[in-house]
Amino acid sequence: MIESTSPSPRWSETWLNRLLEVAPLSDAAQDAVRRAPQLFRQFSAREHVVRDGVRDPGMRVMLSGLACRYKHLPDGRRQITAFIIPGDVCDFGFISDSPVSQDIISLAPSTIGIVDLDRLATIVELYPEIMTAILRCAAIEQSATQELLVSLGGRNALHRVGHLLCEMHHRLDRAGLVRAGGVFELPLTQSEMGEALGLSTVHVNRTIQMLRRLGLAIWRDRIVTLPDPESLARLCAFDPSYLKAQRD
Amino acid sequence: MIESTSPSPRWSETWLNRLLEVAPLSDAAQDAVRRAPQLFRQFSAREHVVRDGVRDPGMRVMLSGLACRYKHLPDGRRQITAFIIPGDVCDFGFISDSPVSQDIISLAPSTIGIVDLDRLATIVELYPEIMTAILRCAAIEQSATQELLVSLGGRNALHRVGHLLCEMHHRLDRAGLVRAGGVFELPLTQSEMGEALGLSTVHVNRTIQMLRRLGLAIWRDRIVTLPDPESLARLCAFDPSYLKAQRD
DNA sequence: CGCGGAAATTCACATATGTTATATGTTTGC
DNA sequence: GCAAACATATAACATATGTGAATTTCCGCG
Repeated sequence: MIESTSPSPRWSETWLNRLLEVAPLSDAAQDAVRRAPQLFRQFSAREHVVRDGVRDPGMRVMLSGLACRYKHLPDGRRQITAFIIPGDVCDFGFISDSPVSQDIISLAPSTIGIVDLDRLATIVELYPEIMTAILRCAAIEQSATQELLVSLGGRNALHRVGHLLCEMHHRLDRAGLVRAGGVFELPLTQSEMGEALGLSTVHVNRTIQMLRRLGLAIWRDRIVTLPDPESLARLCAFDPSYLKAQRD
Repeated sequence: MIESTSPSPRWSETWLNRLLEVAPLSDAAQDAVRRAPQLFRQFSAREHVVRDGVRDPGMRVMLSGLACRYKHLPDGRRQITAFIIPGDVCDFGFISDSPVSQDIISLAPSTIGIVDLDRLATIVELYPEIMTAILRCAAIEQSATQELLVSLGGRNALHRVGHLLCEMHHRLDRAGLVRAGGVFELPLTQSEMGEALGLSTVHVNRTIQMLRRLGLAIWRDRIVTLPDPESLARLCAFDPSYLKAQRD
């Protein structure tokens, strides 16, 4: 892990854009958001970003890369509870000062911005709209967790995998990380996807090949291609509204 | 549904006790909490408490009875995402002003207290400790959702059912709703339990009888008896720490 | 450039859980 | 107080998914 205090200009926009998606911010507030993170940590793939129990305070914002949150099962397996993409807040425990009892691990080389909590308090007092935006992000995350619950409880393997691909496509697209033709990077192992979806590695593999044979998804070398996202969404009953801040 | 403005004195204590579990409150704040709900709705079993999309503003607090939150599956099935017991806030959408896209339905005759949002804002401004407590409750709920996710993703039927029984036992106990000998009311249908755990009704039934044969749980006529909660907890790797506000 | 280890793939087989059906209580509404 | 609707229980059978192992492909690294 490498630490630095000099941001790349792209990073500050990543988080700002996310907040602007869920709430309008005045120019002054936008500037405050840009300058909020003062510490940056770079992780290589499969490094712990947060280790259970160990909490150094601060709000952590994903700025580049990919990570996931997970819980341990008694027999050593893991259940991944969320994938964290650029723009996401890593965990919202700071809101209620309750540390999350979960590990966060990077899946690809990643950058995380850290906002000191006192600094955040000051900013938020000055621009309460920022707090509103953050709370909306928290609500969306809760909503995504519940949708994953629906997948595990009510969808078969094909729909689970397809639905997750739709979700990643949708989220990465909004973050500007999908290239033309529905092509995006998903630096995930099939085994890791299984850990999120409650499926064995072997069955994830079978399912992916089924999707490939259906012409709905191609996944090779960490690159996913969705030639026809609408069809896939229809097949899996993917409705992205759960990822939006649903105001009036 | 019957509406009234005259509370039973027990009701106000239910919610107050919950908040006191997660954060200390001054006497004045406690009094404010007691007087916060001004409208009370009584539902009979299987009535909609909140219907998707329909949102009349206000924070809803469960004061007696049992309810659940659920999402619809495309084929008409439902995925229950949470059980709501006395003391629980029905949904935390009001925090970020994003209405939850879920239905809430009563499973037994229930009372719900409604706190007007303007009134809540006033109270919370006067006693910020109350907002802290509410946010901690929200964090606990998120944590419970994730634990259910772990169940669906990583536990077999026996452990899923056992774990849920442990959780309900634990939560109801803290609400003072467990009688001596580990006896408590669980006015749930086996089919409804299946809708929460991603199991068919038939298999829930099989599993319950297995638990009965093991002498770990008896469930008859909406009454659950856990003769040896510790053994059951051990079997299912139930660790209640995820239900606590984990401050230092 | 080639080596070593990790992913991906494939196969045969095991099994937990789903499905359909029927019988038997048990509420509930009229 | 009856009848309809619902909840539980049980059985036989179907199947989606898991397991263990072997093979191949890929990728980072020296």
